[in-house]
Amino acid sequence: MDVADLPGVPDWLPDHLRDDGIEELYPPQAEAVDAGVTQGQNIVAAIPTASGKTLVAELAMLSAVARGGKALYIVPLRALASEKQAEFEQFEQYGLEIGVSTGNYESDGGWLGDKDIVVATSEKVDSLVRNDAPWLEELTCVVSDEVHLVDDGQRGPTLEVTLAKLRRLNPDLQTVALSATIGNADELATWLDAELVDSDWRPIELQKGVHYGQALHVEDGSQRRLAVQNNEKPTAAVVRDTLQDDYDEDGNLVEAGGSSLVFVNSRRNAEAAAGRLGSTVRPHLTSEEEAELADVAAEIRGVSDTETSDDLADAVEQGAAFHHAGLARGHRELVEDAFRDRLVKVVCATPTLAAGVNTPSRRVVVRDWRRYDGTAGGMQPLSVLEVHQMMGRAGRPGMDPYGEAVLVANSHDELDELFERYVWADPEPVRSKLAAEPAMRTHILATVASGFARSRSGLLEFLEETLYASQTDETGRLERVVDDMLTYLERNEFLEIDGGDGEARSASKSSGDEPRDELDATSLGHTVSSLYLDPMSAAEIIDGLRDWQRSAAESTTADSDGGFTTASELADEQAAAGEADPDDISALGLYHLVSRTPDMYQLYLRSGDREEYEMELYEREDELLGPTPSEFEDDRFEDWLSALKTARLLEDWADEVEEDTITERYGVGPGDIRGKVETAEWLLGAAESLASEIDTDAARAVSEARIRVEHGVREELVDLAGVRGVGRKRARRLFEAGIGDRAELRDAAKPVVLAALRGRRKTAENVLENAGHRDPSMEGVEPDSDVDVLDDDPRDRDEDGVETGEDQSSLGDF
DNA sequence: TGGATCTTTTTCTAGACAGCATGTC
DNA sequence: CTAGAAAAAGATCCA
Repeated sequence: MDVADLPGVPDWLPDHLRDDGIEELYPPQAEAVDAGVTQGQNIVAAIPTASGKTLVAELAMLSAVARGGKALYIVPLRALASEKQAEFEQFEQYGLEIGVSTGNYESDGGWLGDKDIVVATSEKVDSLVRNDAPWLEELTCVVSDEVHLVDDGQRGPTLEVTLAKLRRLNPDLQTVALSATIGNADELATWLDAELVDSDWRPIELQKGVHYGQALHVEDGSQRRLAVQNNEKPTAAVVRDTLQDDYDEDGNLVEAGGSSLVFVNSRRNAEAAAGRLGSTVRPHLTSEEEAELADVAAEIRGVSDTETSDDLADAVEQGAAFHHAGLARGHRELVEDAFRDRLVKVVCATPTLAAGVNTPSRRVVVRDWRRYDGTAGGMQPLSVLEVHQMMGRAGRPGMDPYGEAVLVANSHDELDELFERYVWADPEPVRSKLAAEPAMRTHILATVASGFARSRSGLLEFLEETLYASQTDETGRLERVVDDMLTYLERNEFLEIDGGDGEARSASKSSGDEPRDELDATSLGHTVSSLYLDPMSAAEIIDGLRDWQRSAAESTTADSDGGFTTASELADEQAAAGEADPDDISALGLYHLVSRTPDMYQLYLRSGDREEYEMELYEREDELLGPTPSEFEDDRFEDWLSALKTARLLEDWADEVEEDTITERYGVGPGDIRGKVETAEWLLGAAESLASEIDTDAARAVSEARIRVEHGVREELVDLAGVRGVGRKRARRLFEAGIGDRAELRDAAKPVVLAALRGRRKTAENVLENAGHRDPSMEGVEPDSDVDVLDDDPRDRDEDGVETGEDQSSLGDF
C-alpha cells in the first residue's frame, strides 16, 4: 500500500513518511490500515518486534488527533517511555504536543491535558485513573504496547484493569493493542472487540539455529561449519564467527564483521562471560576503535567508583560489555550507545536487554535457556515467548542482510530438544493473572475507591470486562477471591461493606440474595488507593506505626491497659498520656518497616548472612517497629531478616557510607542501591501520609528518615542537602568547613564556600544562588587556604569529623 | 617451599512499576 | 523432587 492512499491521516503525513524513505507500508501495516486503524477501529496487532509496530501506533494516534482527539501510548517500562517520546517528537514540527508521565519524570511545559499524545507507563495511567485526571475523558485513542505482558503475574493485572477502566470511562475509545506474536492473539481481539492483525512477517529475515559441536544447525535443515577452537567455549566460537567478515562465492565482501548479543541467566554469568569474550574480541579491534573504547571505559569509571564499574570498564576496553539491572543508569546507557555505535562488539546480558530499549544485533546467542526459580525449586526453562523475544533482537533493519539467532546445545539430545522446544515451537498463549490475590487486593480497593463499582455486584460486573473474565467460564473462582479480598479490606478498615439493613437491600438489584452488598472506601482506603500502595503494605505500615505509638505512650505513662484496637481509642489514650516522642523512632526502624512490605523487593540472604543478621536483630530489636516473629515461623522470620538486611543498606546510605563499601558489603550493584533508595523514598513518602491520617506523632520522624535516604546524608546535613545543587558530598564538605545549614550558607564567607567546594567557581555560584544568597558572584574570590577539603571516606572519621587514621579504623574490624 | 595446573566442593541465582514536588558530583 | 556455571578450596606435580 502506497503512503498516499492512507485514509484519515493528516495531510502532511505522506510527505513526512517519504522524507523518511517510507514509500510503501509493510504488509502487516497495510493490513492494519485495511482493518481501519486510521478510522478509529479497534485493532490487535500481533506482529514481530521491528516489523513496524510503531508506525501502526502512529497512524492510529495521528489520525485520532487529526479528528480533534487525544491519544495515550502505554508502555511497560520508563526507559521505553523516553524512547517513544523521542520518536514522537518528530511530529512536533506539525504542531502536535507530546507529553510524558512516569513515576519519576513528568514532561514540563504545561499540563498533560494540553498534549495531543501522552506517553505513560501502565502503573502511571492506573494512578491517573485513581486520582481522577480529568483529561482522561477526552481520550479518543489508546495504544497499549507489549500487551502480551498481561500474562505477567505482578504487573499484568494492572494493564488489564487499566484498559478496562479507560474503555468504560469512554465507550467510544479506540483501542490499539500491540503484541509480540503469541498463541492466542484472537482471544485478545475478542476481549477488546478488535480486528486482528496476526502476522509473522519481518522486514529482515530471521534465521534461527542451534549450535552443537563443530556446526551450526539452521532451521531450514542446513548446517554450517562453526568450529570450536582448543580451549574455547562454544559461545566464544559463535561470537568469533560473527566478528569475521562474510564473503559470497565470488569472494566479495557481503557483510563486515558484526556484533553479537549473548543472553545468559544470571548477572554473575553475564560479567564472567563478558570478561572472557573480551579476549575473543580484542584481536578484531582497529586502533581507532581501541582509542574510542578507552574513552567509553573512562566515562564508565566516572559513573561510579565501584568494582562493578571497574569490571565493566575493563571489559569495554576489550570491546565487550555486560548489561544487567545492577548497573547504574549511566552504565546502561553508555553500554547501549556503544553497542548501537558498533564500538562494543559483544554484550552479555540478562533479560533486561530483551524487554528494554531497542538494541538490535547482527547475531543473538541464547546461551542459557533455563533460569533459577526459587518458587519452582530449581531451574525452569524459559518460556517460548521470552526466547523468541530475545531472538527477535537479531538483525538490524537496513544494516544486516539477515539476522541470526543461535541457541547453544551441549549434547546431541539437547540439540534436538532445543529445536523442538524453541525453534519449531509457537509461543504459549497469554493468560490473565488477575485472579491472583495480591492483584485483586489492590485493584478491588482502587475500583471501589475511584467509584467504578459501589457494590459487590457492580464490582463483579466490572470484572466481567477484563480479559480474565473472557478467558474463563468458571466464575466461582473469581467470586471466591473477590469475597476473600473484600473481607481482608474490611478488616483493615480500608472498605466498609454495608447493606445488611432493609434500605440498602431494596436499593440493590439482587433483592436480598446478597445481604452485604454495598461497598464504600473509607477515608483511609482512599488514601491508600491514591498513594498507589498495596493495601497489605499500607496495613503493615499502619500496624508498625500504631505499635510504636502504643509502646511510646506506655513508656511515658506508668500504667496502660494496652490493647488499643482503633486509631481513635489510641488517640484518646495518647492525649491522656501526653505526646509520644517521635525522637524514639530510629531511622533503622522505619527503613525496616518499609522494607518488609510487599512493595519492597528485598535483598537475598546469602550463606553467612543468616547468622550475621540474627546477631544484628538481637542487638537492635528494640529499634524495630512491631513484634519480631518467632524463629519457628520460618518464612516470616526469614522475611524479617532479609528486610533487616535491606534496612541496613538504607541506613548505611543515609549514614554517608561510600557507594563501593555498600556494594561490597551487601553484594549488590550500584543500580541496586539506587533502586532500593528510590523505593524506600516512595514508601516513606506514603508512610508519612499514613502517619498523619491515622493520627500518630511519627510523621516528622518519617519525613526526616525519608529525606535522609533521598539525599544519602546524616541528620545534621538534612537542611543543607535540601539546597538545589548540593548532594551528600557537597553538603558534607560545606558542613566540615563550618557551614551548618542553609541560613549559614547564605551568610558564609565566600572564600570558605569556594574552598569547601574545591575551588569550583561555577558550582559555588550556583549553590549560593540556590541557597538564596543576595550576591552569589564568585568573581575575584580566592579559596580560603585554611579550609581542609575532605576527600575521604566518612568511615575513617569519628563523630567530630576529625580524621582518625588507618590503624585506628582497622581496629573496628574486630 | 612455591607456584602452576588440575580436580573437587561449595556457592549462588532476572527484572523494576508507583506519591509528591523539583533537581546529583 | 529437579541445574549448572563460576568461585573457592583442595590435590598434585615439578622445579
